[in-house]
Amino acid sequence: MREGGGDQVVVAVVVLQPGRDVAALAGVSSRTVSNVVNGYAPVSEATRARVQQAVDELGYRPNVLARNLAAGRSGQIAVVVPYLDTPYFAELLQGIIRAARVQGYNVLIDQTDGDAEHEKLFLSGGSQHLLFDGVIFSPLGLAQSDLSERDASLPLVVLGERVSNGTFDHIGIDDVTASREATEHLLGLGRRRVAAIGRPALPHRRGGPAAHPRLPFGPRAGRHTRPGGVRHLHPALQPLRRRHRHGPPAGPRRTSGRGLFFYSDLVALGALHTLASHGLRVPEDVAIVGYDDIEDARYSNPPVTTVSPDKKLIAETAVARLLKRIGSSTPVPGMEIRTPHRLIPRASTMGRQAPAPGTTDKPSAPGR
Amino acid sequence: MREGGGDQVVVAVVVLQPGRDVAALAGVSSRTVSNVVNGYAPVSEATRARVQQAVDELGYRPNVLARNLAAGRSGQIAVVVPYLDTPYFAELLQGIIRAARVQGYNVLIDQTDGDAEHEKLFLSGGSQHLLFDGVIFSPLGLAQSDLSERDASLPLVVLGERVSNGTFDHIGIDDVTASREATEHLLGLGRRRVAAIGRPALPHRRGGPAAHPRLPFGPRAGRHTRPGGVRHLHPALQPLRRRHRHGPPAGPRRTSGRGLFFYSDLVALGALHTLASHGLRVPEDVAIVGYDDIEDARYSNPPVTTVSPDKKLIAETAVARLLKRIGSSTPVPGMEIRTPHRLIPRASTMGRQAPAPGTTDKPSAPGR
DNA sequence: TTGAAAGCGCTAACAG
DNA sequence: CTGTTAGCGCTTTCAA
Repeated sequence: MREGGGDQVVVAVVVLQPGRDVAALAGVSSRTVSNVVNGYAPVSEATRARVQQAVDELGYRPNVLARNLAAGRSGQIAVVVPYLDTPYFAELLQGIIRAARVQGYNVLIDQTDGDAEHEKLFLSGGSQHLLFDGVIFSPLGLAQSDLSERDASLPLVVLGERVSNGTFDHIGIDDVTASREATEHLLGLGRRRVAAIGRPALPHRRGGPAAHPRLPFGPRAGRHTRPGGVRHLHPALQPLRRRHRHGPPAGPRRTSGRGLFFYSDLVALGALHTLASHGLRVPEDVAIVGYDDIEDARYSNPPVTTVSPDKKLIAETAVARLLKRIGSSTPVPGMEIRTPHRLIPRASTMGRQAPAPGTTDKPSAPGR
Repeated sequence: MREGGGDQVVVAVVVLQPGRDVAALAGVSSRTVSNVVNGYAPVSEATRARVQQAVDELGYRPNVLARNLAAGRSGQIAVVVPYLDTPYFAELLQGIIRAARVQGYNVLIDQTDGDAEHEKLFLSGGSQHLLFDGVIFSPLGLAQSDLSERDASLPLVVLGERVSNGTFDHIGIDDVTASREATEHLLGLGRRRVAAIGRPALPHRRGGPAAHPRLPFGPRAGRHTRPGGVRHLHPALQPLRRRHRHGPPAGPRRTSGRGLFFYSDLVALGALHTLASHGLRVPEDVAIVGYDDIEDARYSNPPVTTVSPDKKLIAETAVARLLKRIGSSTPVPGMEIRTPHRLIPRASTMGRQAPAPGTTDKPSAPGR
């Protein structure tokens, strides 16, 4: 096949500058390649096809790092939560990641353990300057005042119990109303002595006890955990036992008419466990209401009546608002956004008459 | 103070090229600034101090995007799991993020929903070429064969049930042994009829039934969820009821001597819920063993005996191995890594004699 | 030990 | 509609 012993030309395609190679192969400039790859408008169908073919042929994939530098944006958002292994945050995160991906954004996760210093880092964009274009932030240790001293140029959406100062959006359910509904549910079922455990400050100040003079608020539970529910149930058990302190010292106690509202399903589940080990029946002896509507509380024994926020909506709203901020060249005024919630009655307050999960109880997030 | 009405020099520090400004202020080149900021060796103590002062003065923070492009690495790793709201993955993720942060790496999260196509994307580095330096991957939908056809240049660590093909590391517990221990635990407690539910293939083939001829493997549970436990318990309930099918049709049934091993705590918890709603007692009527040692299973009613992998160790090992791969210029041979596990007996098999969590039961991850 | 300068690969003015 | 070109801000080779 070879003619003579002559020259043999070996064509080695060395990909040094991928973008340029594609441009060369397609016979266009790198500018046009960029336009095609990014789907920008002004490219004729003919050139687009030619460039696309060159892209496929060379297996060209644009270098995201270079793109980020040139564009001055990272295409990433950070989500900062206190604890990842808390079901509420895990479920929220799932929604955020889905929503962000749809918009072409990647999600960086960080976990602060509720440490105020760690949380503060993010208000200034962290040491990772420009690594993310915005932050969805669920503070725990941080004071409200810290939120005011932040670098306002970093797009921010705050989740949870804080309040916007006008430089960021805040999204959450109306927890005062929710707390009241929870205690009213208990009172409405005829429970005469009702305690709220986990976050006394808020309902205490804003319309809790006024409406329910019999509501002795329990200790703040700190981080909301199952072990926390075990630990913090003891103070709550005191009033439950008061009427019986002269009764028989051993054996299961009858303490009907009591109700406990926990500001977290997780704490409620810990409490459930403790109550069971003390031989107290739920709801016969003590009725229980939780908060968050995590899946665990749907399948516990008994299932726990709970305040259910629309987590999917919170996640989607948070992403939408953050991207709006990121995309806007002028400062977007901070909004206070209230998302809906509802009280889901289950066996922990209703007894057997409550529908069992897996039969008629619809999950609040249909996709799961 | 001013002499005459003469010139007044207004010095406006316009930060156009941050790095250069620092260099100018410190009277050095940008090269030296880079060395100081990155802690590279050859800088005299005097210049280092001078540069550092300039950095502080100007509030200089290097642009991560530019650094990434120049350095050709992103300083990020991706963690790809099927579901974020599954407690096992949430707990694992927490460990991975902590370990990665210590090494200066950020963590990108993605969730595949177990979709094989979505999972495959990551084996080729995804559309996000160069956005992450390596991947920790927990496949679900993907076949073992797909793992062999991947782009071997992307550093990869696989978690779970797959096997390494030599181009990546695989980390997991010895699930054959663990499954055997779980069923032996049940048999050792005198349970005569034992069923395993959730992942029949593996123990079936490799030493399961051979050792325990009475072990009828149940259906594969698909995604491991609590609702799954509810759904898939029905087939398992058939043999449980067989002996009683001529008995009284209503009321709680006595079915002592039965044991169920679930290849996931989550499924076990769903099953627990169903058993309770059927009036079956655990462990008196049915003993339950789960898998994963998620926190829920420590606080359920009753707490669930489970196979406990060392999740913290898995997370740390995964990060360590991945960074080793990322840092190595030559290909690192793929390793099969077995991490330890242990069976934790709880009330779901032991009854009241088992220690209750929150009293003597130590959490397997002390930091939580 | 430090300076000068050449990229990293892409984006986006600014022409044409 | 498309080509030319100047950066994005840092790292790093090569000299000094």
